[in-house]
Amino acid sequence: MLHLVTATASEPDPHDGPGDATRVGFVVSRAVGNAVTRNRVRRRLRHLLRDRCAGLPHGSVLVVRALPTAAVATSATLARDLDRCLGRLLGPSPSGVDR
RNA sequence: UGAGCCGGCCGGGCGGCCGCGGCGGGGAGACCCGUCGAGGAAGGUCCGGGCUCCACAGGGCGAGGUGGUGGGCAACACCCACCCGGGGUGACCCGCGGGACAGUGCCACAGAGAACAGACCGCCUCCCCGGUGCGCGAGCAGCGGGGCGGUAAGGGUGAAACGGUGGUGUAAGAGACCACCAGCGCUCCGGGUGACCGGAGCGGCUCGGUAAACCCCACCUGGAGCAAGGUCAAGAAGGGAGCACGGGCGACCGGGCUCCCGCGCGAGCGUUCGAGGGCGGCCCGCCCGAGCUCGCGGGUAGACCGCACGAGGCCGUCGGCGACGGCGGUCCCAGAUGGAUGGUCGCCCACCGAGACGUCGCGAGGCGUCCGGGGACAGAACCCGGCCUACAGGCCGGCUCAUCCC
RNA sequence: CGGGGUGUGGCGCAGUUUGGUAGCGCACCCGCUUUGGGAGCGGGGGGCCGUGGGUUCAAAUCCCGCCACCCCGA
Repeated sequence: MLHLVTATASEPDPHDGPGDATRVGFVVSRAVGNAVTRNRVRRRLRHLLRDRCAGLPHGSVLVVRALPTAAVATSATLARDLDRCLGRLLGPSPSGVDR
């Protein structure tokens, strides 16, 4: 599940200075698994997101929330689901804020 | 060879590509180079400390913890050795292991009786009544019923019944007495630092269990936690409810004139009483003492120190049964905070396969090659010492029992 | 980092303080009632008391260690 805030719709963030960098955050709850599996899921998602940051609008803020089935998924499966969600986010939505 | 016991250790390896964090160096900078980068449990957060802040005036009551002895340790509820009890043929294992004559409570059901003992059935002496047999008769034998007593051998209940076995004894019996055994207490001797052990004698013969029920005894314990605590920067807006916001005396003047009486303002001052707090259980006592408590609303959640040299690891040697300690040498070994320590491939190595082929064997099966699968539990957050829990697979050492061979 | 609570038939809860018989409501099954169903009445079945060990003659209850879930404070 993905949440995106693009730079045009977002207010100027007061907490950090250069607000034009694209930022990504991950939410992996305790329902996903123990600390080891939560770390593994987050690290895989981070490496996958690293290659896809260029495709996002400049200054976006993206939140990726991992569901419990991500614990048993392979990296290829995670990449396919991530691309599908990103395509739905960046495709037809006219406004800047979407889920 | 087969069963088994104990202790210690490892926790996949190598390489390619792309990345992350700390430290050091270079550079004006982008960045580059070097180096280090999770665990035996990092886990649960059950104990004990270090460190930091607060308090420190003590006393009493209470609460919590520990519980054989002697050592180890900074300390411990941990560890070592030993003692005692229980289990096992044995190597070994298990034990919250002080006190039940300081007191209180509880012991269901069953059973006569469950805790200063008591007496249901039964056994026995004696007395009374009834009737039978024998006898000419007084009476005797035995039966049934009742009563005053004596008993605790036998019966049965229970987890547990006031020593066990054999004998003497007796109306019947009983540690009433005797022998042996079990247990308790006292004295003495020997061993041990001690818990305790061994032996001898004597005693009354014999007093249940439960303290992981209250309790008693001995010892220990101030509170909070790195979001501790400190420095810097930035920002902010107040308003509401409740309790309290105070009382007495003195200093002014007059009269008797070191004190008392009369009078009036008492902001500040001194003294006394004081809500509340220090004092996170309560009381006495000590100290501070004019604000305290609870909602609503607003602001910040940035940087640095603490913060990585420590009861530190490894090696050797000496002392000790051991836990551990002394000495010498050597090494520096994670430090994030939107939280690094990774992602993805290839080869090898364990391991698995009722997959294929070859080979050995009568056979169960073994070996080799290929193929497929496949890598335990688990992620530091101030730091140590332990405990507990999870863990695929493997390695090493010591020991016991059984069987066979020499 | 610190503190607290819960676990008992299919579901929701008592019983734990002071140890000996596990109980209540709904649900389920059978019978009666009704033309039939519901409601009602009567009867019945079903629980390793989260788990492992210990104390005790005896443990859901007392003690210790784990497991799972929930809540609160900084």
